Amino acid sequence: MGEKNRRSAILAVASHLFAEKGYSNTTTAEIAQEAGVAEGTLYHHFGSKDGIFLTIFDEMAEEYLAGAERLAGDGKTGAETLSGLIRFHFEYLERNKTRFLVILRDFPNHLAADRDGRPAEIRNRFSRMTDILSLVLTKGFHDGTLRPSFPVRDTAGLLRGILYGTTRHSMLGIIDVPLSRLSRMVEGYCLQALSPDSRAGGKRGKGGKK
Amino acid sequence: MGEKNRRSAILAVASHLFAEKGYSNTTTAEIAQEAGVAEGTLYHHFGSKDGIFLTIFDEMAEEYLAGAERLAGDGKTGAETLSGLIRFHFEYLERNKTRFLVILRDFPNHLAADRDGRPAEIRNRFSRMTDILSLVLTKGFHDGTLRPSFPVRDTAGLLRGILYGTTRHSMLGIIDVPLSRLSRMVEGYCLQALSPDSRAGGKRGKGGKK
Amino acid sequence: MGEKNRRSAILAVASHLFAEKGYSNTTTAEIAQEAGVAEGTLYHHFGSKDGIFLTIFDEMAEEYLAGAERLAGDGKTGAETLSGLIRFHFEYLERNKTRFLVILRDFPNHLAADRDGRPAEIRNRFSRMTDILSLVLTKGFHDGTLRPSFPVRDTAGLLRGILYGTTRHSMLGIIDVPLSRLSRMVEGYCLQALSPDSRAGGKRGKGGKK
Amino acid sequence: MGEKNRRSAILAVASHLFAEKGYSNTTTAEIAQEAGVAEGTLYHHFGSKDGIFLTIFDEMAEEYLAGAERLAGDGKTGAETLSGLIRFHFEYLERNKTRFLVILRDFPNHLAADRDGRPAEIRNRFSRMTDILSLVLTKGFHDGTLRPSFPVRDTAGLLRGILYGTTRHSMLGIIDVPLSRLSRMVEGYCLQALSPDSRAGGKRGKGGKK
DNA sequence: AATGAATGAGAATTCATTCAT
DNA sequence: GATGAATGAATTCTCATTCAT
Repeated sequence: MGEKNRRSAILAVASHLFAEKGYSNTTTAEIAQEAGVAEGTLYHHFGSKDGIFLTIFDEMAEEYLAGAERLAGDGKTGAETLSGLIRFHFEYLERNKTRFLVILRDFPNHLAADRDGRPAEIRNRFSRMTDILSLVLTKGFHDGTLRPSFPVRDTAGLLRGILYGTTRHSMLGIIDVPLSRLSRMVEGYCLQALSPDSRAGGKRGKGGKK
Repeated sequence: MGEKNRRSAILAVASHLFAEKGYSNTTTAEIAQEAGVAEGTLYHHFGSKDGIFLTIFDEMAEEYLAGAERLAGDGKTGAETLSGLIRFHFEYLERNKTRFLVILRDFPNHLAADRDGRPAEIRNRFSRMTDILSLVLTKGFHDGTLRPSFPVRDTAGLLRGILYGTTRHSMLGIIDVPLSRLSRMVEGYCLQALSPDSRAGGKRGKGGKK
Repeated sequence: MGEKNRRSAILAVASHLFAEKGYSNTTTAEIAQEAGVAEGTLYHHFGSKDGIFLTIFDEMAEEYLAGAERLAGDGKTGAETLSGLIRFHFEYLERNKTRFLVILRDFPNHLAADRDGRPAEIRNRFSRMTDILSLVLTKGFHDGTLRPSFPVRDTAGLLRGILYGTTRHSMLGIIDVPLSRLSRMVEGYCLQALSPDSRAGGKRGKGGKK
Repeated sequence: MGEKNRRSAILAVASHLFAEKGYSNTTTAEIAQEAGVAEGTLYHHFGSKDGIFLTIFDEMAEEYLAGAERLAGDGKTGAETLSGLIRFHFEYLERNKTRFLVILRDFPNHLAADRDGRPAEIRNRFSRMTDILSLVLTKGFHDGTLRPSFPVRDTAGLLRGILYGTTRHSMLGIIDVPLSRLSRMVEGYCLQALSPDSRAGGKRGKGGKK
C-alpha cells in the first residue's frame, strides 16, 4: 500500500463505517484498525474525527456542486436545465449512496452550528446550491420556459428543501419510493408547478381561501 | 409540588434544552437540575433519557396527527383540504417551534433504527401522515379538484418529503425563508402541480402551448 | 468505610501519590484504584484532576494562613511575632511535609496562570500572607522592635520570597540543611537584618558601594 | 542557512516558547515549525526534547556561574564581593529574563530527579553556586567584613534559597517588587544580617541596646 | 415516589520519538 | 545532515444508569 493511499484508505473505510453505523457510533479506533493504520495517523492527516467527516463531506459537496454548475452553464432553456439538474441530483446520489447516507444519517450537528455568532463555514456550500437554482430559474423566466409565482431566491430555497426532504425520506426508508421514481416525480411536479402554461398561478394561493 | 407537575416540569425543561443544545449535548444531570428534581426521578417517570425524548415526540406527534386527521375528515373538497393541511402544518410548527426543533436538530438516530429486523415503532407515526395525505389526494381525485400525475401513495410520500425538507431548512436557517412565507409558497406550488386545470404535465410540459 | 470517608480517602491517596511521583506522573486511574473507588467518583467529588489538587492546596493554605493569622493577632511585640511566624512556618511544613511536597514538586503551572487577563484566583491565597507579614512589620516598627530599611510591603514580599526559597531548597534536597536548622537560621538572620539595634542600616546599601 | 544557524535558531525559538507557554505546553512540532526546520532535525541536534531544555539550561548556567566565579575571584573584601554577587545575580537575570523564565515556569521535574539512586547531574550545577558563596563568606569572615552567625556552608545554602525565592516571586509576579528594587533590598538586608558591626544576633537581639 | 452518590465502560485526542528515504 | 509521515501507548474526562436509603 503506497503512502498516498493511506489517506484515501482512511476516507473509504470511514465513509463505509459512518454510513453503516452512524457517525457517533463509529470509533476512531475502529476506523484505524479497518484501514490498517495507527490511530495517530488519522490525526496526522485529518486532525480530528470531525476532520475526517468534513473531508468526506467536502469532497462530495465539491463534486456535486461542480456537476450542478456545469449543467447550469450549458446552453439549454431554463426548464430543460432544471430538469437536468433534478435528474443529476438523483443520479448522483444513486451513485454515491454510501457517502450521502453518512450525511443524512447523523450529520454531526455541532459542525453546522454557528460559532462566535458567525455562521459555520459549511453553510457556504449550502448556499452555492441556492445560487445555482436561482440562476436557472431566472434563465427560465427570461426565456419563457418557467414562471415562478414567488421571488426567485425564495423559490430556489423551496426547491432545495424539496430535493433534500424527498431524497432523505427515500434513502432512510421513511417513504417507500426509490430514488429513480422519485426523480421522475419531482421533475414532473416541479415543472408543472413552475410551468408558464398553467393558468392557475401561485398568486391564487396568496389571495384567498377559495 | 404535585406529582403531575414534576412530570411536566421535566418535559418542559427537556424540550427546551434539547431544542437549544441538541439531544446528545444535553445531560440528564442538567435536565434534573433545571427541573429541580433529583436525577433518579427522571428514571422513575420516563425510564431512560430516550424515554424522555420519546414522550416529547409522542405527545407532539399525537397532537399533530390528531389535528391533521380532524382536518382531513371535514366536508371540504380535496384541494381545499390539502390547502388546509399545509396551512395547519406550518401553523402548528410555528406554534411548537421549540418542541419541533428537538426533533430536527439531532433526532437520536438509534430510535428510528430497525431492531431485530422489524421496523422501529416510531415509523408507525410517520406512516399515519402518509395515510392522511393519500386520503386527501384520493378525495381530490374523485371530486375533480386534484389530479396527481403519479400514484396516490407515492405522491403522498412526495408531499411528506416536501413538507419535511422545506420546514427543516427554514427552521434550521439553512434557507432564508420564514415559515409563514414558506406556507404560502408550498400551498401555491403544490396546488399548481396537482391542479387539474393544467393540461401540461411535467413530462410533456415542453410541448403543449395552450 | 463510610460515605464521608470516600472524599477524604481520595484526598489522602492523592496527596501521597502527588508527593511521591509528582502531579503529572500520577494518573486518575491510580488514585481511584488506591482509594478503592471508581474513577467516576473522583469526578463526582472534585470535577477534575486539577480539582483534586486545588482542594488539597486550599485546605492546606487555609490551615496555614489561619495559623499565621492567629499568631499575628496575639499581643506580643513585632519582633516576637515575626519570630513566632517563622517558627510556625517551618514547624507547620515539618508536620505537613507530604502535602507541601505536592505543591513544591510540580505545582500545575496552568493553575496559577492568568486567565482572560485576570490574575488566577489562587493568587489571593498568596497575597494574604503578604498582608500578615506587613501587619507584623508595621507593629514592630511602631513598638520599636523592628526597623525595616525598605517599605513595609516590599519587605513583606521579600520575606515571603525568603521563606519560600529556603524551604523549597531544603525540602527538595537542593541544599543540605534540614528544616529545623533552617528555621533557626532564617529567624536569626531576619531579626538581625530588621533589628533597630544595628547601626549599619540598609540605607547604606542604597547609598554607595563602599 | 548554515548548520550552526539551524542549531541556534532552534534554541532561540525553544527558549521563547518555553518561557511563554511552559515546557510541557510546548510541542516539538511547534518548535520545529517556528524554527523553520523539520521535526527530525531537532533530534539530530539535541537527541530529545529534554536535550533542548538541558542545552538552554546549561548554556545559561555556565554563563551565570562563570560570571559569578569571576567576581568571587577578584581582590575586593568579602562584603564587597557579596554585594557584587547579589547585584550580578539580579542584573544577569534582568538581561536574561526569557531564558530564566523557562526554568522558573515549569522546570521539567524529572530532570532533577535522582536516577538509580544517584543525584541527577543537574545538581552539580547547583552546588557550584553554594561553593562560590561559601568562598565569599569565608573571605569576609577572615578579612572581618562579614560575620555569619551560622556555619558558612549552611549560610551559603540559605543565601541561595533567598536569591532563588525572591527572584522567583518577582519574576512570576507573585510579589509586586521589580528585580531592580529587589536587588537593592536583598543586598541591604543580607549585609546587615551578616554585618560584624551588629552585636545583636538574631537570638540575642532583644537584649542589647547599644 | 424520591433521592443523589456512586459507578465504570468507553472514547477522542496528544505528542515525543523513530526511521526509511 | 535533513526530512516528515507514521506511530501507539497513555490519559483525562463523560454520562446514562443503578440502587440503597
